[in-house]
Amino acid sequence: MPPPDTTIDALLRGTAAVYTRDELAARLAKASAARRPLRVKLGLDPSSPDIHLGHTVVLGLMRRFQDLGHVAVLIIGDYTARIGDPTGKSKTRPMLTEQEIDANAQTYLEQATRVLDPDPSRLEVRRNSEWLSKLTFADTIRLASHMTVARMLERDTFDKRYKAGQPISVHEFLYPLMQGWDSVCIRADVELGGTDQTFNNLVGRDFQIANEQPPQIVITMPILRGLDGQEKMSKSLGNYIGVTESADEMFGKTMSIPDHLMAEWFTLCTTAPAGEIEALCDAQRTHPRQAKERLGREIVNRFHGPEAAERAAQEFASRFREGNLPADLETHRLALECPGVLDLMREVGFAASNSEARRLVAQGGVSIDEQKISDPMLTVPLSADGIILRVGKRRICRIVRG
RNA sequence: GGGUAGGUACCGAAGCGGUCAAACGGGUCAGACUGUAAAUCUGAUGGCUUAAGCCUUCGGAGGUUCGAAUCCUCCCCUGCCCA
Repeated sequence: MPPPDTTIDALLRGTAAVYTRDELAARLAKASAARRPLRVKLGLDPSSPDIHLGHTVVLGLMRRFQDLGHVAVLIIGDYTARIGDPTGKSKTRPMLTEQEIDANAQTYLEQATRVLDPDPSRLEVRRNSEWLSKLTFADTIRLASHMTVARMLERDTFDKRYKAGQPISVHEFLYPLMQGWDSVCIRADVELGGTDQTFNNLVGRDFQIANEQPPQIVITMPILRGLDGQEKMSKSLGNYIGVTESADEMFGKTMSIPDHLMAEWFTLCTTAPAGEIEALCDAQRTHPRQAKERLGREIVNRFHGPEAAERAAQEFASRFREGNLPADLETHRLALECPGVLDLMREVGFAASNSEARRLVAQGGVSIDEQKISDPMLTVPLSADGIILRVGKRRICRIVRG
């Protein structure tokens, strides 16, 4: 019995491209007939230890495969991380040491299972050093012979860098080869990735064919744009929401995205049906603030549960709409009697230097006990009750003598 | 190996002997407004003291000069062209 189309549609929700859908349908049908789960590959580059919402887009698709009974094969690219994936980079990435990679891989796994089903029968975790470290130089040359320079340069990230006159090191060309070899070694049926991985993933197909394996089906997901609404979400750009962040942070950051980004986030980060998303993102039918609030709740709910989502939404409204103090006000103890405002700001980390602190005061961004201050030389008597120091909208804390 | 163009603050990019802490854009931060940490507008954006002042920055190391990001020498890194 081939799986009905509706199953495949649900599975492919939000995907950017499938190479090819017919092959996928056939492979799914064959798997179910043979009662053999598909091996679904996803490679992760542990060059940065934290998983953010952008990663969860593809992880979510992987989870849907798991839920249908297939096996997620997560490849920690510990070996490839020594090279650095050139994808989307204007510069060659730095290589990592083994210790860094190990630590990152560990964290990665912990965080990935916040989306993936950790059941060992549904999740297989491998490191590609397992097979890549055994390749001889001769093997490597043989692999390289399957690829041509022209195809390599077609790849848009190389193409752009090349045309822009930016450096490309030869070792970066090896990255797609290694990744393709991964697919052969784990006998992948399907490989998932962001659209920026299309080239790498398709190399896997070629290598598998060359090694007399059925070629993997490649499914790509759109790249999630980050908080700025322009660039792809990434740690290095700082426009991300990490899966381990607090409920309040997740909610607040979501509220800060530009309105035009909502539809994309609803589609890629929540399970809301398409019709509903359309209604939510139509300003005529739904107030944008309400839509965004809903988005924030959905996201927090996914990682912290419904109670936390509710709390975060309320806390946000209380703090930023009504201007109240945060529920859990951070308290700093200082062993000073009568410090100046500037010192206070530096002590609690609200300003990096005296000049910066002075600037903030001059700009009217600083208040003590909700009283805006204008004199940078002001001294503040500290008592046991302490004072409330506020800088801008978001930085606020209590300071007591102690 | 030869030729040639470059390396400037968080990023991009001007400046090419003093008026340069260094234009401009982005980012970030603050303020106003608001629908929110949206959008828009305004301002700030090396450090120390704030009045004037002082100190550290323009790939690295030396040098010329009263004075250099700007000139010279050597070195390191990168693009392009030729071989």
